[in-house]
Amino acid sequence: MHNLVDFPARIFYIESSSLQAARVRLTQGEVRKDMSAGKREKILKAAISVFASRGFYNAKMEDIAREAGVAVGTTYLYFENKDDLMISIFEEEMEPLINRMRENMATKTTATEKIATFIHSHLTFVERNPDMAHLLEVEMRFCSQFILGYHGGRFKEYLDLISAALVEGQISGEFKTAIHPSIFKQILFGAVDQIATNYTVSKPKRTLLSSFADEITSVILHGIAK
Amino acid sequence: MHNLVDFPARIFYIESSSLQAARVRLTQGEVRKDMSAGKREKILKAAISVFASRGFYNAKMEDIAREAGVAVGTTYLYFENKDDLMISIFEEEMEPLINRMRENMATKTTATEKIATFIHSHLTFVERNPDMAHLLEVEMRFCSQFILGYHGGRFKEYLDLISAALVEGQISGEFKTAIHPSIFKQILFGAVDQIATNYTVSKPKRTLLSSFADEITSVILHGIAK
DNA sequence: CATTTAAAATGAACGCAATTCACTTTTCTA
DNA sequence: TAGAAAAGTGAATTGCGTTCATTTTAAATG
Repeated sequence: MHNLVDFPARIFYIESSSLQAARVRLTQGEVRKDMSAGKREKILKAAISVFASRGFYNAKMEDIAREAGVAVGTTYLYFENKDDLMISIFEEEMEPLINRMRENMATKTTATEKIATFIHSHLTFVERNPDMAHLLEVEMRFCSQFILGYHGGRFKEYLDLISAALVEGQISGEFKTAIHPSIFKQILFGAVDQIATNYTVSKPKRTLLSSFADEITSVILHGIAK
Repeated sequence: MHNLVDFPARIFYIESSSLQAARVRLTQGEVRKDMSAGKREKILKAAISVFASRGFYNAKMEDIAREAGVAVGTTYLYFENKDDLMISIFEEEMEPLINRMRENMATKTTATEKIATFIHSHLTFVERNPDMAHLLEVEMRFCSQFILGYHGGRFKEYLDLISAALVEGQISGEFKTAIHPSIFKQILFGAVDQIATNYTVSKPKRTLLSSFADEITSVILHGIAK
């Protein structure tokens, strides 16, 4: 436990700077931009598919390269290594998710509605993007020192949508003021994520995931006590 | 997403039967029992320590063997492979945790107190067993198809302590009857686990984890709405 | 258009670490 | 105490991530 830091921390710092490097290399060539971007995208999409179906641990770089229609070595021109590929998926696929969530929440006027929207939108996303959901929820946990640690930019951004809504509701008088935003955002995200993960992992998907949204919202808003 | 099953499912079924095999091999020799059990235990403890400090992915079987004071090959006499070692840790270390939790909850009379106890005890365990907590929360997620899927015996047992308390409270009239136990157990566990994981991963542990227990309990029982 | 130069792409070769197995040591049995 | 069986060993095997010398493709130059 002493050096939790050692495993991903070191690796991932190098990796995230390498992500920059890859992008720089990309934008340097003026005309190649399109072609390179296309190839990078192809590899990234291939990786999402292969990681989701075989799992990060069992996925071979060769599989990803074949799926993307390139040579193994080519993947290393766009991504530092297997870890960086995973991190890049997270960083780049998370952005549209956050943006859409922010927009969805912005359409609502009350904080209560915003909280309800977060829950419903998250579950709907998981329902519609099973591959990405599986990666974000399951495969990615192993590098959670990076994602969950205080450095994880995108993830924190996502959680902060929750705490912002809470604070808004506390100011407007909708919510109790005693609740600490940084605790609450974890309670809510944890609850929703657990249900989503369980759904993602379970094989016979009998009910629609988003149908649980109201029940979660109710517990969060009003509790279970009579 | 099509074949989530492929990755761990296949492997882990073999593995869990191999766990049996190892145990059989163990109990066959009458007098060797102690010695073998001791060695198995040594390897298991070494693995917990090494996995926790370096991470499953970066931990070498050689490190574990050295830490346990045996040859690399010996580890393969007691465990099928690296994965099985991890699974065995989960299966075997989870049992005392579940038992202690069950006992703690049994000392309380009202369902409300039982829920509060679950939250507090879980956080206290994480606080006191950082190595195991780190494994259960972070390193182990990567094999969550096994743990979270409907086959995961021990984990389900743990969650069922929550749903049992909920049902008890619904019968006694403490809790609303509209809440579905199998949803609620996930909401509560997810919330507590998210906070615990975040704590485990964060480096400067400024406050005591168990100090969050009351706030979580309050949100779960009474919600955030005024 | 031919030629030079640079960028991209390739896949065989390298190295590390999980796993195996032929062999040694220890323990049990008679 | 001899012989058999069980445990234990670590060098050899194997698989896979990563590298790099080479080839292919594209851009620049005259």
